[in-house]
Amino acid sequence: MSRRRGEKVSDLTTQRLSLYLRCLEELDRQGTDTISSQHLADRFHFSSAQIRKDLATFGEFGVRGVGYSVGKLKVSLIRILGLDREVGVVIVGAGNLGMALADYGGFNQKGFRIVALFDVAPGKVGGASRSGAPILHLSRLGEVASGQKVQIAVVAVPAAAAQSAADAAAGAGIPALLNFAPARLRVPPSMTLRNVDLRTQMVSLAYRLAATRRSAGPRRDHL
Amino acid sequence: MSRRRGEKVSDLTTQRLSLYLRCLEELDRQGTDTISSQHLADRFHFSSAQIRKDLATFGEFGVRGVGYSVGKLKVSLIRILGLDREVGVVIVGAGNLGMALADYGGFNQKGFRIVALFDVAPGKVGGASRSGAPILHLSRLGEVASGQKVQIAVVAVPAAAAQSAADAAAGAGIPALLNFAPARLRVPPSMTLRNVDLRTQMVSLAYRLAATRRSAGPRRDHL
DNA sequence: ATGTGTGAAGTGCTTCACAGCG
DNA sequence: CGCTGTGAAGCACTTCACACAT
Repeated sequence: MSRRRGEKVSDLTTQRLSLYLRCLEELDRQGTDTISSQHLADRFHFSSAQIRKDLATFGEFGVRGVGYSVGKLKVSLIRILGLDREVGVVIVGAGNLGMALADYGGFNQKGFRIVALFDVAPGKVGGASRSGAPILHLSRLGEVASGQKVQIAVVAVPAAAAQSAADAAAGAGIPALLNFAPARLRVPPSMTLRNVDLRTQMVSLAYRLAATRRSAGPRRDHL
Repeated sequence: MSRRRGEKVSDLTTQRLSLYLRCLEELDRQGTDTISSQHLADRFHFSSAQIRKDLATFGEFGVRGVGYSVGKLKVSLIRILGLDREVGVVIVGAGNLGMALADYGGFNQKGFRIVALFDVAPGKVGGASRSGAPILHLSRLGEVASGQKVQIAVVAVPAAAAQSAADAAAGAGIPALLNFAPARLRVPPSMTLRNVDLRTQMVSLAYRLAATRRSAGPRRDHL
């Protein structure tokens, strides 16, 4: 049932695929060459039915009675997720968070290439991240983005500057935006926006703690 | 319909409440004193029905024909979310990400107090974050956690060290864990675990870009 | 035997639409 | 009138359970 032509795949599914991929890489490193959905689920706390459903969305990757080939499934997931060609990424904001993201393992790893960071502070422009990505002036975003076919802009500036950062990314024709700033951004409809709100997660834990304080026990979250 | 005694509230709801709270703070700063669910939704890209449902889970905060009092609703949300008493937080891992989180606005803001960071690298232990939180040796986690009644441990170490960091937090009796490491952690059932996976978000955008490449148009995400 | 792939059932979340209150 | 609060409908995601392939 290989997916073609604009069928809608849930974001939850693709996010889990990314997790499965990481698990497969770990298994691969450990020399496991075949694994069943059940074992994968037990080992990494997923549901086996969920794994099979998610994979079945994109094709038939398993062998009945046996399971999945770790190596082959890994390659398939990489292609499905679009990580077989490198995605150009820029980070707007070279503060603490921007620099941390630039050096974060998952960001300049297979599939992604951090082209540059952008800032306006004179003390930062001209420098580079530890991993070697240059810090350029924000005014050069358009030029760099079109020259290096950048596909994702990561916004890591304070809330007050986030909208103008998003506008700059939109003006540069970057099609997707990953926003870490605590702000609700307005972007043109052609742009895909995803918010990662770090405070939200903490607050939701605070709620859980407060709720637990007045009544019953804890609960474990998956994904 | 004020919620009492272990009724289950969805995490999605509490996460949105946290977003509403931030929006209300912005409105408050701007001097708005009353707002309808419709206006709130238009301004910050939510659904008005969703806002009303979310709020109705915890009580009747609005005035029919008028809307919500910004100030009163703000106070109510703060109490509901458990931010009226300060939650003690420790960050395990004083690398790029840990330091960024320690200084991140949303983390040492109203409701949260960053007690300390923990690491094992001699060059880091003894230092402090820009915001003043001390960096202590990981071996002192238990002592500090019980003395300062720490409720949330943030794990910001490399994947390979994440499980032992989680074990240390569990051993210290910390009830909730926010994991930024790209690893699937095993924690005791008494502990609430939440994963924030930065790579997952990027990968899911990469998928969207790859899918768009072969067929139709983009899509916007809310939350 | 074993484990996938999958319709069907189950559960949860969101949107609709309107009664009822101010 | 305008807007909340809310049952009911609609939609989406997850789990179940089993036919079927190896």
